[in-house]
Amino acid sequence: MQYWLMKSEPHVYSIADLARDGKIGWEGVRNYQARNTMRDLMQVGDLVLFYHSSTEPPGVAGLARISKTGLPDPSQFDAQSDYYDPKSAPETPRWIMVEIEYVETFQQYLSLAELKNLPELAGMVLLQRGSRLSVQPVSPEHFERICKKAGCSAGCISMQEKKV
DNA sequence: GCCAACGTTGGC
DNA sequence: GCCAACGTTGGC
Repeated sequence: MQYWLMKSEPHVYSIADLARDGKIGWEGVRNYQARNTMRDLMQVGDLVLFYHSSTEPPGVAGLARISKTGLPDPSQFDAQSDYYDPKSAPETPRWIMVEIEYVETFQQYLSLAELKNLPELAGMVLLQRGSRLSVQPVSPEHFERICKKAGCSAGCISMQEKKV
């Protein structure tokens, strides 16, 4: 069981959209490091901090869970899509995605500025200088700290269950 | 809209 | 395989 953070621009797809849809295939990642994380490291049941980027203020908005792994990103084969990749062949898809499902919207939206002010979060990938990865790991300690601060119920409960 | 920090591309 | 040019991300 591992923890992750995934960025989304809320004007494109927000935690409210995920709450409405229930689950969504994480299309459109075109960065190899982020792809490798999704393809090789994420497992069904892992928890994901849902982060709103390019908004005011940016911050962690809620919690999701990995519900499927190893799915070819359909947008790579769609010539109409912004994410179309003509070099990717259907037999050997280059872009592999995961599906995430909605868990909860945090009672307390945690802005990036607030995260920076928590000394326990020093070293988080998100807070590192120049960090742009849209899919990134979160340590259990950092996850727990953020969960508590955000008034999260589901994620922390599931973590307690894992410990027992 | 600016721009720093990366990542990718392609000539050589 | 180097590296300059270009493109993108994302906070500010």
